[in-house]
Amino acid sequence: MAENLVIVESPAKASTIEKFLGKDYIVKSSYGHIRDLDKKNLGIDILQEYSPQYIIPEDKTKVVAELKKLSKNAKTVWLASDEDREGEAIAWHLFEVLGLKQEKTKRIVFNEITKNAILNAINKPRDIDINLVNAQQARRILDRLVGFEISPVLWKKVRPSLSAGRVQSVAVRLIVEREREINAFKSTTSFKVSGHFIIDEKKVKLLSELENKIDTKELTLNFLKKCTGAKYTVSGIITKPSKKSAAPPFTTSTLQQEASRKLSFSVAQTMAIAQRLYEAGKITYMRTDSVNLSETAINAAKNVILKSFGEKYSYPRQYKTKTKGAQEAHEAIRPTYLDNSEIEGSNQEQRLYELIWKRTVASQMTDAILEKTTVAIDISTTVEKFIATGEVLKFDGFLKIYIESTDDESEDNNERLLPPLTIGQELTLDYIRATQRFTHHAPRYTEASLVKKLEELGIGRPSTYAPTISTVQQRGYVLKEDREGIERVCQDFLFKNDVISEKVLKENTGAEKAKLFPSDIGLIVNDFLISHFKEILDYNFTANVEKEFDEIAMGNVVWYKMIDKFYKPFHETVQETTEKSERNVGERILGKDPVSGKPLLVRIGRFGPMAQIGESTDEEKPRFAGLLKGQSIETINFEDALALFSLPRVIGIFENTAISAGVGRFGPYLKHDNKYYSIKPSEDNPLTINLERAVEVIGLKRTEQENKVLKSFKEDSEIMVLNGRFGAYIHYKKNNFKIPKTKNPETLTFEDCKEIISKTPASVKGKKPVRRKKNSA
DNA sequence: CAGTGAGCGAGCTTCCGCTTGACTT
Repeated sequence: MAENLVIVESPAKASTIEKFLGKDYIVKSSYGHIRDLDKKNLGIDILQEYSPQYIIPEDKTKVVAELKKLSKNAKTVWLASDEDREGEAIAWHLFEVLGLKQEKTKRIVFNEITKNAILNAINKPRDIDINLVNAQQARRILDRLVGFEISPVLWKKVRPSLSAGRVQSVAVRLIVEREREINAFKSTTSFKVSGHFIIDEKKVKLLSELENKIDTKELTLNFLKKCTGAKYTVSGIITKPSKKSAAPPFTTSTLQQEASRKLSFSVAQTMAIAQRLYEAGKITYMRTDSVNLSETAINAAKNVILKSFGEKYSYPRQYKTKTKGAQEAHEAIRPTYLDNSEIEGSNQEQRLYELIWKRTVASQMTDAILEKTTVAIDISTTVEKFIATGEVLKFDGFLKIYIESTDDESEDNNERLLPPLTIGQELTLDYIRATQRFTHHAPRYTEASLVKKLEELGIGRPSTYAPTISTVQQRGYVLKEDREGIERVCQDFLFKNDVISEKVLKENTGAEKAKLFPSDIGLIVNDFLISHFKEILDYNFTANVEKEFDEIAMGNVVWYKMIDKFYKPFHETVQETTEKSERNVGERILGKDPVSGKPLLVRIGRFGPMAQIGESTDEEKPRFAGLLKGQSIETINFEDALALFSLPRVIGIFENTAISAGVGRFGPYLKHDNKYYSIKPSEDNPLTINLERAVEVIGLKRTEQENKVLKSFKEDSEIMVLNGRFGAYIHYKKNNFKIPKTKNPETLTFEDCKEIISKTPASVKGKKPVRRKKNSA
């Protein structure tokens, strides 16, 4: 039996470390926290100085039992959880739960997994820092109080099963406020004027732009008229050196952003793939806020760069984190072995690995040296000037392997090469073009840009970014959606051979892909929380309490006194809100129904957002109509709301039977001959769809249905082989059966099917999936 | 699968941060 038991947080880490240490050491993992507040109730004794009631969750009992057994037999137990607030608490919980003795317990920390770092740590053990543990307990208890006291208020005042919390509610607020900013945004237009010149007998072209955009069509035309018969002369050339530096190595947040922009991965996808790479020993830990690289990694990167690119490209350095509240218990995310620029694995794993490899190596490479040239072109007939800009890459440096992407979709970049020019040179005008431009509203958040914003505000941790994003979507506060753009016309003028011609161009604007939108319930909950719990929804709330947690960690403040100071007024607000505030359904009265004269209003109903004619208190029952996808209680206008009541409407006659369009529980549909045909909100609108298109939709659905049946049998018409979303399967008496991978669905015989049906266990056959009613509305 | 939105009451929902596997369809 080994004399030493080392406990770390992650099993992959445990097996790596076990290799570094000799036979006298056994290394095990706690799999994160081993104890937590009871889930079933508050788990805090408010009257006993907020004393927490910890329990060991069911899925942790096995680990705890094993660690207990091993620790009994060990001479020394080394608590090697992470070097941050949570890690310190994990060490303390282990100490308490395993019933360890002070004399035989040692607390060690290291923030890189190298043999040296670990041996050094073992030579410098310390005791558990109880102040730091208390800071964690305060954090845990504050979060529980906020979450478990506010959520029930929402159940009463808005809808059951909703939730609120220090992190998620602020995430929703960001999205709500951005959406309102966008709704209030008024686009202004101007004209971008570009001058196109020919140099060197038509061979080389030069593109330039007028110094300033012109505000109106009139002024633009004036300018173009002024250019009649003008001469164009190069009046100035300025060349300036500039440089670009490599970005620091990846943290969780920057990896999520780059994987989103470069590989179109969702935040959850990135983390799942990174987890696999980590478990396979290909990369370092993927939940980190540190940009730090180990000495070994820096040297390895240096060697790779020297070997592949030469000395001019090597610039070893350590980056400093600028992130608010970073705890830096781990290294940056990097390849474990920098020699491997590629790995085996799934396509996604390879692409993510390659991204990490390039970013890490680039971070140790020299700056790129650029030369920016600005050329001024005078117009003889007016004071305005054309400006041509060009950029020449003098030395590529880190750009050889990595270019960081950005969020803003700027229209054009100036990275053009300019032809050789001299001052005084006269240029031949090819044409001038003036195009109408529109200002853009702030972009909607993507999952990754929301994580970036949360990190900037110091809200949430690397381990919670992905879960938070999924929670706000699961609660129905936020929808990740694509939106079709709308067409808009823009004017375009061409000035060539002193003649102005006009064109009207069409462009698509406002199209969105995988962007975050607030739902109606998100808007209502957000407004409710801001009006009653302003302090907690404040963007600085986390930063403020973090300062107090730091005071606790330094031993300057007693943790439960800090909690008490927060809780007393908070709890009073909770009670007051419960007693006094109205039920909130986000009701808006839009006007009067022209037919009945009764009020037309929109609100949240039992099944989501809806429009209503007449009050619920009226003798006559009100009329109801659900809102369509993409419509919102907050922005829908009177006409659109009224139009909803024209459904279901008859579109026309097809095959001697009427086709009608409507909206039901599962969205918009067509009904024909008692059969329903779903229509996609992104393609058709039940209010405007015409007969021709409706017949087309029905036809498509019919052929799809025909293709669905792969096989049917004469022996028993109830057994069929069908083609489904997950491939072929057998359908029999309302039950579905999986076809074993060893069988080819095309060649299945009637006997084969019967055998598969009879061999499928009854428990699986009869069981219907338990549908959790969570995402309705 | 499809146009609901009543009302009663029991029982349940919920937080943030550490960690990995189970789970079918």
